[in-house]
Amino acid sequence: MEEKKMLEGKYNPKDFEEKIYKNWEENGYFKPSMDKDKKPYCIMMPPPNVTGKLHMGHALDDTIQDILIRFKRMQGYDCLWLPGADHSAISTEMKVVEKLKQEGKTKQDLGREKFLEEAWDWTHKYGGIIQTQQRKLGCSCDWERNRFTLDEGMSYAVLEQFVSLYKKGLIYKGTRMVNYCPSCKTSISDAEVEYKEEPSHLWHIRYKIVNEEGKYVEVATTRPETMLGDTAVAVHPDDERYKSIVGKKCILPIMNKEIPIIADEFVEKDFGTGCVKITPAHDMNDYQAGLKHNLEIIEVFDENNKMGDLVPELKGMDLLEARKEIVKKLEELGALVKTEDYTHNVAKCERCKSTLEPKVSMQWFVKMDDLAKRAADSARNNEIKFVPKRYEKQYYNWLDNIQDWCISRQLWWGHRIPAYYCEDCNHINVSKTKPSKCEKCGSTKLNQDEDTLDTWFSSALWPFSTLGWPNKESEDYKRFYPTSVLVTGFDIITFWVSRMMTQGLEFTDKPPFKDVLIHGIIRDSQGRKMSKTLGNGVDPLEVIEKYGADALRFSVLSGTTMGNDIRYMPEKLEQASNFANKIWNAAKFVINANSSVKEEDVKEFCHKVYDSKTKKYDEKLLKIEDKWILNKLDKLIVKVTQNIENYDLGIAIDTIYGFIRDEFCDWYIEMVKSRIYSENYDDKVQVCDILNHVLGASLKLLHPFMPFITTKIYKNIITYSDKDLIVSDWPEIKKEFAFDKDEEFVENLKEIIVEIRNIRAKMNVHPSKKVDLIFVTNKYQKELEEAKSFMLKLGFGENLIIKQNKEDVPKDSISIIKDDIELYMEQGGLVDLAEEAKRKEEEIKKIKFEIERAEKMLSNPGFVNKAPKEKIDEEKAKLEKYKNMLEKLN
RNA sequence: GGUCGUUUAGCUCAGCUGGGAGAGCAUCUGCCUUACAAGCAGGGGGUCAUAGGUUCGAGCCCUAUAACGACCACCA
Repeated sequence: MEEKKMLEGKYNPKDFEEKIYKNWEENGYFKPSMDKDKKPYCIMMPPPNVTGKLHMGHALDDTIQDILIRFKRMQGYDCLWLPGADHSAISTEMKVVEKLKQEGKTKQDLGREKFLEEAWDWTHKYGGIIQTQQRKLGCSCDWERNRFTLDEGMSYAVLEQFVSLYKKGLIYKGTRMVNYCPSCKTSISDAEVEYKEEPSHLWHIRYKIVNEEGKYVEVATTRPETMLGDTAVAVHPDDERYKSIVGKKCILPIMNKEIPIIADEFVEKDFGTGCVKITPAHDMNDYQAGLKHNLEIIEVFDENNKMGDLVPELKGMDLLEARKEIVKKLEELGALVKTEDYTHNVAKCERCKSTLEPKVSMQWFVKMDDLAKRAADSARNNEIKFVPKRYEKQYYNWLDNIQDWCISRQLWWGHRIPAYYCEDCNHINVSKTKPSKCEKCGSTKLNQDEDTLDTWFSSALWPFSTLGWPNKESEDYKRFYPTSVLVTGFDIITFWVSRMMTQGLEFTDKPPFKDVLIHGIIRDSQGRKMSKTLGNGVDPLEVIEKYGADALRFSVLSGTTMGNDIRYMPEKLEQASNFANKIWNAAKFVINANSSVKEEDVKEFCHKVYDSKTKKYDEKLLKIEDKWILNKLDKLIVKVTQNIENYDLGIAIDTIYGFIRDEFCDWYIEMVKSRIYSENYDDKVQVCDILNHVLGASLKLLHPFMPFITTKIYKNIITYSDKDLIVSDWPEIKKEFAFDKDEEFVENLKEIIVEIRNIRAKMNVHPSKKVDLIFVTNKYQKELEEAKSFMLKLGFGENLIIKQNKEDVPKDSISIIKDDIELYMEQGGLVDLAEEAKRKEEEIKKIKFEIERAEKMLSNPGFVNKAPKEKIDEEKAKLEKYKNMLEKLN
């Protein structure tokens, strides 16, 4: 630690941010103490992609978490913020596949084992970048507890989870229509599907009805190429037009096959012709209908997404080409009635954007009904709280309409499904380790399932697998589970939050967190989503490089509300860095002031002004402006604490901003300058103490938001230099405010000062020119006497005269009346009388308006009867005050 | 189609359980005042989307409408 308490030069975050972070980490401040006397507080960082880079979304998410952790840590909680990374199955696998492709290889060439080696190499090469970046942001997470979803412990947790669910009958293997991405070559969960509107056509095709010469049923389709696999035509049971043909058969053109006409409620009478062709192999609804009506499933395409061999001449053809061919054929057959233009939603792969193909296949599923119900009930019983509350609807909406969760992926990078098939009897052995023999027939010929598990299957365990689960006796698990709050964006409430809830309740009988804090996304300056394709993303690292981490953190929270989107505005960074600079300079002032007194004197004195045992200020020692700022500070502490506890972080930081700038810098420091430059040593010591106290407390309040600059300055404040800010105590919260009256007086005085400044500006008087001021007051005589020094310093009087009664006030002086203070200022003929009369008139008009308003309210029976008593008293007091002022002005 | 959100100063947004419209930026005026020109002091600028309703009183509560946005579902 530096010997001399000094801040030098200009605010330059690059000079100290890195050093400070290193110091925090070396001192082990991020690690929980496991001290039993402290209450635990824990946040699990949503694990980013292991090979990902920090983007603005992370910056926001991490900043919020860091604020909460730092706040609670200062409040004396034993805090754990556990970081980590997700293996991100598809996204990582695709990157590796892409890399291999550039080397002219495919993953099949390499084989599973070699491919996984490549993937691990990739992970080691690009993994950890984000952690370095999170450090730059100032994240105070416990890096020693860093976890990765594919590490040993977490993989074991996944085995436990799978086997346990399987044994309970909650995991099953089944045939199901899933979205299949022909490019990623894997099934995709519903949540990973994006729909995109695309212009297309609606082809109307007629199928001849059997034994009804000249009668047809006309269907409309957007995918004529799938017609080869039609196994029925469906109409709505109540559709009068078609009632007569239900139960009959029609002939599928080209295939020349008889298929039944069935009735089902899912058909929309008003869409198209009201008749729909049923292709169970290639459409979600049709598949359902097929199951219901026991229809044959005929696949039209092969596994490579080319035409199969239903029609030999089309075999191997690309789907879009086949479509043309089929339409041509239908036309020739006279089966094509018409072609309409039509835009419809096409399912796309979220990752690679290629068109998805619904496909019937064998997949593993988790039975969700009971799990989902329990998760929803838990929230309905207020076991968890969503902030903002409105997002719980999204959560319920998902859980109440849940479908079984397809957890198998045809990928290699991930947790391989612990299912072993017996070659001899086909029995499925599910076990954490490879069984030596089949549990049914005893055969040793066992082959493990080739598929891996959905990424979210392991992430769903994140809140407890990171703490050592399934070992429920692990110290971390016992101490920190359930966690305190989950901070995440609204986009993964369904993917992740609800799944963590289902798994948490299933395996630990507890919701994995108490609060769910949902924030919005960061958009670009035009309000567009930041995306790679648009190239409008902002790199947080560049921002930190230019403005510093503190400025970035400030800018993503100032003026925002939880849950609403945030627009990235570069100007906000200017504001943030100007603010940091302001604090820097204010601190420089305070530290310089301290250099003119002896350090021991300040240290000794600081116990005099505020007695921490009796929790009282020594009023006799304090000057009026001291009481004012201390009162303001005490109120600020209460407000900021409440705001953070309510997760109103935007309000909290703006409140601190306002205090430091408007109250502390612009007024208090200006007010006490005369005392700093005076010869009264004892008073100097006192001012220094209060400056230190107010600055120190402000820095504490600000520390969770802007940890670097606050730490840097805090070390250099005499009374606070012994302990690092990050582990210092949160400012004391007072229940009562000792100096409300003094605060009110100074507020009045401030208004008067502003008024004087304005008048002098109109008079074109240079601020350095002194004018005599005469005050008349009964109520605030003592306070005014105390305020004399800073009134003089602020430049408003060569002489400052305080009187109890109006005497010797020059006739043409300018009068200003505020509450119980009257002020007269010699104008010396500088302002023209008409102007002054106008000002006075306006003043009177304003007061009269106020009186009128108050009177109106007080004579309003509704108000008097129904309004709360405090409001009425307030109005009465106002009326009194303004009447008084009016009297004095006349 | 369903659900939810947004609409407040030129721009980006705050505004807690209903009780005199706010911040930052931009703009204008005056200041290089010994912490700070990355600054200081001040000014201008708003029928709080529209129309009704509840209330003594509505930016805030209720209903409807419009525009924009998000999410869910997806109709072939």
